[in-house]
Amino acid sequence: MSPPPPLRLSPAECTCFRLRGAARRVSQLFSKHLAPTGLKISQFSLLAFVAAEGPLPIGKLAELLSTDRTTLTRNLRPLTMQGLIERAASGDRRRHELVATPAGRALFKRALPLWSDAEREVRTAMGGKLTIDLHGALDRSVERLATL
Amino acid sequence: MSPPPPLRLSPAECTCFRLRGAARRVSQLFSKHLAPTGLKISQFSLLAFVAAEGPLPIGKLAELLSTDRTTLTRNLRPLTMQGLIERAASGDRRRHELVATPAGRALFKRALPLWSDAEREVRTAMGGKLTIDLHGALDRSVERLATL
DNA sequence: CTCATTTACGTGCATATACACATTCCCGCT
DNA sequence: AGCGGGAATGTGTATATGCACGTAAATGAG
Repeated sequence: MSPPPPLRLSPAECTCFRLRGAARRVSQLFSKHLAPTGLKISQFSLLAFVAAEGPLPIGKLAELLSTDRTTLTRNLRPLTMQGLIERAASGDRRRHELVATPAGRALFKRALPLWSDAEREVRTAMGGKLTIDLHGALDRSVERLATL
Repeated sequence: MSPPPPLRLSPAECTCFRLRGAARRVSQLFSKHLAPTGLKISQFSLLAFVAAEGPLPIGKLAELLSTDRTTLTRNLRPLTMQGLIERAASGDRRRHELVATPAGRALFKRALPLWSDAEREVRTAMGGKLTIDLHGALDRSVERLATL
């Protein structure tokens, strides 16, 4: 293991900068596809997890999404306001189980093909190899950085 | 070129979801390192570009950062408020050239080693190969998606 | 049972992000 | 000169993000 090489101190070389830029661009693409449903990509992710993973408390959802718990509290607001997600009581009176309402599940079903279109468009533009490479690199990176 | 394979319709497979998650996590890491300067990573990027690329109008900066122009308008506010960046007049009265103030350049110099620490920590955790892979995949992806 | 601790949350504050729309100004044409 | 289109930017509105701090409820030690 050689010592870390001296960094070329150009902010354009910043890992964080690249990640953020890519995330912004791709987020816009997905949100554009989802526009007919009124959902942004972040809201779609949320709805998808709640609809798929059944009733689950905010804390668990935050882990699944690797989002700050308090961020989630607010991101849920537009969805609960629209009656797509509800908060049910649980045995523990501190917890609120999140569940998708029928309207929420219906909207999710309507949004799914649009998400699929977006994902397909992105993958087609990138090509199979790059898609695999990108996903692999992202997954491994997140794994390696988990302990920091 | 085979036709796009049927997507496994799990939102966890979403390219956008992965990118956003990774970007969030890495952003937090960098911002933590930069905390002693009071800068977040986004502000550091901004300051770095303005300090390095000399006086430049908002529109150009938006291109460099692949950020929405109007986002930049507001992101600049905390920095101008702190006297780190100034808006100078230009020949064209519509444009405002952004320049780093002496205080801005000084703070940037102070922040640079902290950014370097963060970048080194991330690269060390990921290892050389993964770092190269991730950067390569991100760069190529952004390039391929540029036309969409 | 009582109380300190831990757990699961929400809130205040500040920033980041982008779309639709409005504004101001330059430039070329008549 | 005047005007009309395009260029550079700001604003209104809405959402996304996370830290510091506060609250209420479960839990375990005594």
